[in-house]
Amino acid sequence: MRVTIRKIAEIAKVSRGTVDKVLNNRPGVSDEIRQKVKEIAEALDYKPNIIGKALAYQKKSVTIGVIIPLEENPFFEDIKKGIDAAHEELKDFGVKIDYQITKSLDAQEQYNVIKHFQAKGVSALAMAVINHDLIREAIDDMVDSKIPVVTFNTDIIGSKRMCFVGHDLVKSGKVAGELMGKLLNGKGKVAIITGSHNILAHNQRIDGFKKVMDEDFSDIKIVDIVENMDQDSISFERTLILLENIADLNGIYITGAGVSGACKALKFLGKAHEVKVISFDFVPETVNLVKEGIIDFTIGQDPFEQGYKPIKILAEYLFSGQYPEVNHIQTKIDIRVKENIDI
Amino acid sequence: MRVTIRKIAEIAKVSRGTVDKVLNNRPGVSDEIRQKVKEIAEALDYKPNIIGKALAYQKKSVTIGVIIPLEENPFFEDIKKGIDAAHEELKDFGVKIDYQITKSLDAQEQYNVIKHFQAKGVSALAMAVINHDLIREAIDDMVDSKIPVVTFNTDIIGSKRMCFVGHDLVKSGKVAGELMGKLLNGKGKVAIITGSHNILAHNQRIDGFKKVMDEDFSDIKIVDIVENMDQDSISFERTLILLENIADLNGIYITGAGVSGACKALKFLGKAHEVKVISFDFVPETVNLVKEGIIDFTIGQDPFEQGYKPIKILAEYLFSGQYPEVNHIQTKIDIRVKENIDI
DNA sequence: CTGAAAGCGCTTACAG
DNA sequence: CTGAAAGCGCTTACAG
Repeated sequence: MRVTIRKIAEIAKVSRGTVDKVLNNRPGVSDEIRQKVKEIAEALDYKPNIIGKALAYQKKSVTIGVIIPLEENPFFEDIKKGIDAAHEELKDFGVKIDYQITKSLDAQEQYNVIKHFQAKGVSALAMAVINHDLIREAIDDMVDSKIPVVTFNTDIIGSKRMCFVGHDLVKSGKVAGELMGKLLNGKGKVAIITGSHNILAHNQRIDGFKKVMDEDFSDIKIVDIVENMDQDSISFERTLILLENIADLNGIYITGAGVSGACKALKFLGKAHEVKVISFDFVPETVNLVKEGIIDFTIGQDPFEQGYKPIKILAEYLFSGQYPEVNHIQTKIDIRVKENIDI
Repeated sequence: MRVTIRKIAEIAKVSRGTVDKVLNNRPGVSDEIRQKVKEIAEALDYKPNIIGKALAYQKKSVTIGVIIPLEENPFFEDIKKGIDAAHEELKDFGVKIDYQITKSLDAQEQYNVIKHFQAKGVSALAMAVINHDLIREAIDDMVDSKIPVVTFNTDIIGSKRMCFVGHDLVKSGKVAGELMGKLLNGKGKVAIITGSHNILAHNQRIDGFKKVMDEDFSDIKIVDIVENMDQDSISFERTLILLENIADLNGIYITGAGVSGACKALKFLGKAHEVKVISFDFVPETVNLVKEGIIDFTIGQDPFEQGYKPIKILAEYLFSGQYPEVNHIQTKIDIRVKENIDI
């Protein structure tokens, strides 16, 4: 049998309540007894039984606030599945989830939601964060008042958040670069279609890609970088122009959204299959284009895990005070082709 | 608050013990009361609280037997990590793991281990199974005596096992085929190096590969299929001969072990990088060869999950009688290249 | 500062 | 067949 609080109490000749106070650093115990109990627990290698804790905690209940932007974004559906799965596992531990979906990517709106949660008194917060000073301050304020915050999908630099769950974006750009190199057998002309030069994630994906091209595929030239503002209509137009200007283009690397717009341009000019395409994520249009063989590779970031893990980490902390081992938990760089897109 | 056994007892005007008997189909309750309690539970949508159950179960303890072949196989290290992770999560529920490592791939030995577990009285069994009649009978016998069995990594057909956790091997062969097609840009000569024509897994990986070649890459010819008996020395020799016979070979597809032997032959003849290579799994030699750029793609089968999931499924069943939703849980077909081999 | 008691939801001998 | 009581490991008012 494992060591229990009862056994420690017997040995120390105090009550179980007293042992509990010591082990959880609660006040109201003399230093002498505190010391003694600690030593015994140490010597016996006491580990609290989480089931016992959980049952006692049922009287309370713990709410984790979740902030997700833009309801319509299908990418966040998978994140939500991960959150719901974690919630299901933790339900019997009295964990509740309070979703707040922001309508914009506006820092002020996200700030207001954080403050709303703070006023309401959630026990912890998980959020796809906007990298803005206002938000950084709000997060630090939460953390200072003992409410842990975990970010997922997008991170905020220099804040007191507990950890971040998401891609190493530079690395995923490198993977894209390597795949492009293999597709072109090391030579040819490639264009990059990016969402916006103002979006950190897109720039990091470009940086990684370029790095691999420089180091490993010096015969592949990056001939153009086009912004599509993550919009299919703009993406279509500009890809069209791109393809007309550079008739012998061999590959297109798309860092963000607007994937189907770009592919439409390829189809329109009869260059689908001929020009290789690499994209990110698994939105339905992208999945279909992979199935059609127009997109060669799409690189996923394990959105399920990005939802699942933050909730588990926060629950672990709330129940046993344990911090995650690293402060950036990297989700898989998940390469998909036609034959494994559905698994 | 959720509905508890206590609330049902109050409403039905019986004791909590009686409610417990009814809800768990234990004997010793009159039909009349049984009926009444069931109706109330139904009406209130009662769901047992797993924490309460778990705490009560602490008095007992549940042992899950695990059978893994061949200790030295590094592939099983990752499976073991998955098992250990699941065990860690379930420890406080009183779950214990009893490992038995078989020294051979002999059906008789595995049979003896199953019988050993049966005599010892484990509560459930997870195993990487040998597809043999003797084993099938032993498994069915276990299941008939209410001991659930989950298979992982390799399956046994037509048995009463609860479910299988592992790759769809034909599908993973298809993925390999698609990748080879992309590497060769749809044309060239490819050879297959397989472990043995007697191993079902290898044959299925060949079938999937061939199917994709036939359907999508008719300009790629499969020029030879070589057996290496999963051994590096044989693999080296026969790959050498292969490369000498077919001077303009463009790609090698390796279905099983002996990967480093084959690559050694490529290096020896100065054909590394020139001839494309696709392999399976992440044994250390393979990982290094991917990093060197000699293997272009290696396809993983998520060994961690193959260990983790069976234990979770069995625990779920033991604690709440729930069966998994499907009887083949497919693990990821996990494509790796140099840049994401370490994640 | 310290301890005795009640309670979280469920199970299990045991007495009637 | 049925119920009262004790117990799983931990926490929390409350009394002293």
